[in-house]
Amino acid sequence: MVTLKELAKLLNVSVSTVSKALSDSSEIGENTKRRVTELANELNYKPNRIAQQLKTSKTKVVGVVVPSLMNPFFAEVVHGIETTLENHNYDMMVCISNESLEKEQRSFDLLSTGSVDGFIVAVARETQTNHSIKHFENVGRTTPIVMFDRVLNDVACSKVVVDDFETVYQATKYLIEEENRKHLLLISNIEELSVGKQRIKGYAKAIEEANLKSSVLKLDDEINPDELILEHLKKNLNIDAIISIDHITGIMALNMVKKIDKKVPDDISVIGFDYVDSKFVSSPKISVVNQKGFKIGETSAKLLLDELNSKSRVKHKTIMVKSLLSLNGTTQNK
Amino acid sequence: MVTLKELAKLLNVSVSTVSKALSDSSEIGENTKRRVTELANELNYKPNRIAQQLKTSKTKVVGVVVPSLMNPFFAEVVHGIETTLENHNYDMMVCISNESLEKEQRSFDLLSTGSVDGFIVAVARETQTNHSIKHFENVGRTTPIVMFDRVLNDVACSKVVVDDFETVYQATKYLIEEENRKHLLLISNIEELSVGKQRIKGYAKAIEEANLKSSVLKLDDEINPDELILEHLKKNLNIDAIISIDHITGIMALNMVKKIDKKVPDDISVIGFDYVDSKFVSSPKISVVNQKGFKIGETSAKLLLDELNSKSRVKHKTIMVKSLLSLNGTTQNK
DNA sequence: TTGTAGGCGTTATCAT
DNA sequence: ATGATAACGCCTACAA
Repeated sequence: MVTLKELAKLLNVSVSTVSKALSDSSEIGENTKRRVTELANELNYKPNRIAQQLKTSKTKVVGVVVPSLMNPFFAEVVHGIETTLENHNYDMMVCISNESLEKEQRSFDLLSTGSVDGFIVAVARETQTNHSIKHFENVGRTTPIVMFDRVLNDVACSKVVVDDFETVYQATKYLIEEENRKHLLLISNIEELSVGKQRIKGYAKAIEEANLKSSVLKLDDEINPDELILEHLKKNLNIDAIISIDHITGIMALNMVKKIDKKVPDDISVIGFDYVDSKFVSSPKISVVNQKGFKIGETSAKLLLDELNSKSRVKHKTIMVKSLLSLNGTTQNK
Repeated sequence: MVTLKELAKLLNVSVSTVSKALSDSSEIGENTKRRVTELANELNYKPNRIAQQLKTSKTKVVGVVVPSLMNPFFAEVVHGIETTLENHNYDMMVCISNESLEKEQRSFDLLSTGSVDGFIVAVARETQTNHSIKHFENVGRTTPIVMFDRVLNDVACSKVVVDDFETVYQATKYLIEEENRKHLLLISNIEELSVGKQRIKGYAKAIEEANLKSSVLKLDDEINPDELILEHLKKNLNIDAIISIDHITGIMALNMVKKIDKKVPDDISVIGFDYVDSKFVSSPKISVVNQKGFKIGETSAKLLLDELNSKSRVKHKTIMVKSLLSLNGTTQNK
């Protein structure tokens, strides 16, 4: 590994001269600067980040902890984060909590020990159901944290959330008013998550306003969610609309609707949440609520960078990213 | 940040005593050890990884560089890597090359400077078409690299590949022999990648053996691949099978087949590559070739860990992971 | 059994 | 304009 010391020896100058020359300090003569930079390039010198970090106690790395990368929403958010950090010369370390509290804690332990300057996190399912917030509080004392999507209200930190309530409220209202649906079923496998609760509330409000009957099918932790959906559909043949509030059950519903010989969207409307690029979803086109993962990642990263780069303690912000409602092909930005 | 120094001061012993006590050195008396560990726990002392790294020049971090996380195959591989590293107490830093040579180089630059002990990489598209390998060679001199899926033959390092040739050969043969297909179209948007070439060869061999006519539709860099597919289908109405060798065009083909009023799989068989969990793909069920991303990630990580933990220079290995062929619902492990 | 000293590569301060 | 020195936090001979 080429070090400042080596360069110094080869050039017969001191280490500090080399260091200053490379950082283009005004104290160093043009001549020396040229000699130094030339040799540095030639030998392909790269400053040792670890030593730099030790010295400055800044790592220029952001820790990202997400429940899973197999969920396309999170993959998209991470992509948004990455792009933003890249533009500001930061790196990221991604850790996967796998929805487990313990792995989330370990990730924070690991990363918080000098490895990263700040965190961006979507809270694991288990963490959210257990209300375990100690690891966030400990770390948060010294290191900025930004939470997105899966958010813990009791933790004092910046947050980026989706307007879950409003989005599902609007979508439900649309089905009722524009498509004249009367028997709307909501299905979900994220009932116990903060986002899930908000979304269900949005549904409930629209239903109530229209004086209809609420009907919610919760599929958390079920082994065979599709079976349950099918059963439910068979028992309730009057259902004319299905609203899925996660990224999976909507697709399942689509398949099950076909099994009972009904047509989408003629007999039953189906709305799903954020399943990959709708271009790649097989027809019949499911209506999709796009959570704009990229935007959320971007926003989270910017928020964190702000906190990192302002010396004065910034006040924590909560930013709401508006969802993009895409119903029946028409994309309407609210 | 709690440091050894602080602990030492509070306990009125020297820094080295504390250090040794915490690493359970035999040189330190039981009494002192207890006092030290108790205080350390109380103050929640965590060794500063950065300082450790500076000293040992080991980071216990693996750099993972992938073209994208929005491709579910890569997401799955990363998941496999993560799980394996986790079990061996390693961390990972994921960087996204975005299929760009320049970003890939930058990622390697960044990470290779003291941040990681080794690399796992799937080569960016641009890198593979340009045959740019200098950044791999430079890094490879001092740091082990494992390539997976997208592989560069000219780079001397360990590799994990899929049996692309064999898989597509078998799939094509299946369509010909079991489903009596005569006009098999292969579509691809990864024609210029190593994996794409292998897959096309597998197709070609099966076609040749059956004395059929080869028909390949290349969609690299096309703006409207689905349009092209549709056009091609309209012009060649005798096509009775479509083999997509990437994770996107298969779905597109499905949609386009419907537009020309044919039925899958009655009129036309469709086989795609590795599109997420097939459970979640809308019917009609597309036959899917599962690349077993998790296994590939696992294998890559193990290979790298082997190299990292053996002092003697290990010889580079190339491991082939067999694909799982899943045709018409029946999953057949070859 | 414990402590001292030196060094990993860098940067910042102070002296020349 | 350049150089010497100390310090970041940790580890480890070696000395006491």
